[in-house]
Amino acid sequence: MPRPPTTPATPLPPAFYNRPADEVARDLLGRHLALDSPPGRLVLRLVEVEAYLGRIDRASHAWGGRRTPRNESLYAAPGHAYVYLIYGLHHCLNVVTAGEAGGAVLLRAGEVVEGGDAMMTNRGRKLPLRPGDLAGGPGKLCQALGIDRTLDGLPFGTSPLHLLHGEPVDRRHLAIGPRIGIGYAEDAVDWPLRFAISGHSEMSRPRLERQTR
DNA sequence: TCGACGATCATCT
DNA sequence: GATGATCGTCGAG
Repeated sequence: MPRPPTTPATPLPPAFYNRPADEVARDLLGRHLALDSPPGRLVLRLVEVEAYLGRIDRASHAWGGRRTPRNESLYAAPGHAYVYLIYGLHHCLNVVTAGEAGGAVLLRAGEVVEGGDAMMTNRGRKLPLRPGDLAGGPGKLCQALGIDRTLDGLPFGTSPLHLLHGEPVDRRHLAIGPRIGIGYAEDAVDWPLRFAISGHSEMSRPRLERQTR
């Protein structure tokens, strides 16, 4: 049977998630994150992500094999969502991957593809928005899409959540650096597991630029 | 049962 | 660039 044509709106196949977190993270840039919500489909193009390597990674919620009711979804099959609350205020959305147990990719920032008005309403902001105000940060991204713990543990593709092919990023535009807000993570502090589209205006701070090599 | 802390954000200077 | 907000979660006792 012929394969369906691959368009930006084609779902990513299960095998996409069945790889180590750093590999999936890099490959997620430029892909489309979609949520089917009452006002319609909301779509963001991912411009910044971070990989968390599970039990071997001090910055990961699964470090040392930690397993609690809160992070149970980290141990779900690759391709499931892990949503948690940070600082008692903000939600963060992760995609579970393969590799070390508890490996996942944090979705940090995206640019609007579809549903910008609804996202602005979700964010409670009025025009004009400055670059990065709508979904330039993991908490903002979740607020724009209306994501909370009710989506924790759901599989991408067969729930309201979808990851689509989008427009993969040329390696020349790939920026790599250390992750944000994990100063406590000792040996893992400097691991280059933050990936972004070089110079993109929706990137969260501090900005990350392409390595010159 | 309680204390400490955090994969952040908005606001102010 | 600095700081306060704000509360779920976890580990210690």
